[in-house]
Amino acid sequence: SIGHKMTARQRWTPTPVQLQILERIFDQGTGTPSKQKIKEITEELSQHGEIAEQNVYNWFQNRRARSKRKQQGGGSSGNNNGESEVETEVEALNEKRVRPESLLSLPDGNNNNNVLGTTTTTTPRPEDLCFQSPEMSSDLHLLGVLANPRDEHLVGKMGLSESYNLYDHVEDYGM
Amino acid sequence: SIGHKMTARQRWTPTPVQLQILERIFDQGTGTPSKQKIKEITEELSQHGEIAEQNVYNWFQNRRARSKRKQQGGGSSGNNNGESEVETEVEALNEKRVRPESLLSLPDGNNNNNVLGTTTTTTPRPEDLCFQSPEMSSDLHLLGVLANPRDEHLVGKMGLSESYNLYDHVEDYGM
DNA sequence: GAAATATGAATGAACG
DNA sequence: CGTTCATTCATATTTC
Repeated sequence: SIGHKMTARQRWTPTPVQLQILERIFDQGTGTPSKQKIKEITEELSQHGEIAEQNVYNWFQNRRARSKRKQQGGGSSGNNNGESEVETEVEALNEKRVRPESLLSLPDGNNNNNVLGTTTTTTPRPEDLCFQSPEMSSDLHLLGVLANPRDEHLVGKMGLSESYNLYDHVEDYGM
Repeated sequence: SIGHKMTARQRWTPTPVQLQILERIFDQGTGTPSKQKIKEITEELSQHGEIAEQNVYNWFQNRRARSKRKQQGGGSSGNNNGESEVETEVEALNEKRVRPESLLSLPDGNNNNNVLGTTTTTTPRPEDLCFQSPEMSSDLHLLGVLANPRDEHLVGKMGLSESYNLYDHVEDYGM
């Protein structure tokens, strides 16, 4: 029986880089990585933040499970109609909580293509462990240099492309 | 003087009618309805306002989770009655880390990027340039500035010490 | 209007 | 694996 949690408080949160790598691997068609693969991935990701194989495994499981379908299509969570308020405004270009990775939009050349190739003397750096902020699906980028989601007051309303759907992240709600 | 955008609703808010129906169903049902049930409920609720299955699902999840969080230090034993009553509930003991504007306005930030340190002479990894936003309201860092009395749990997280196991039952997560 | 609170939503982890 | 739980984040709402 498992049923034992550690001090169970801290939930692993992927750093932007980790997420990026994970997404990439996921996209590469390599569905569920083998245990060996996981090990390697974990190793690589370790260089960008604290992580364990279990985290990687869970991530892939969740990703796959939740990447089923979007059965939505009808405005999902939007404005409540029925009462007052008829602001059919489509300007709600709130960026969710996008991680400013697009900043360093460098080619995949020396970026991090080989997930398991870098066997240098890289030490896990806690600096990579910055804030946490989940989400950011595969199809999300192209937002300028955004700071933190909460910084909206700060950045105000920069010229974001308002063409992206606010509710396109509505995948399967995991049931 | 920044930040003055009007709020555009982006999150679904149940209409009174919807809420009533939901509450009713919640009270009779055993908790989380199945996918099929959700569909039906959504269908029903759709007549009283814009809604999506995802919303219904979330609602039930939240409802359940929250009703299972009454008081934790009242001396009462497992008084786990979760019915219809979540009004004046003090959802949590965790503080709401408010974000003072002064914090947000940090232009350079004394706590800024010291991410450097190690100059990888061989493999420069731009991804490590994970700069941190002036805000970083997350659960890590910014111990001094944000120093809230409740930030006790903020400093620990998962960083350098591994006195704890991320998972204790993990040996073979089954592949 | 800012702070506090209520609550919808995202997601890592766990269970069967 | 599919589903459910728990935790946390973001935002709508209420209060002062």
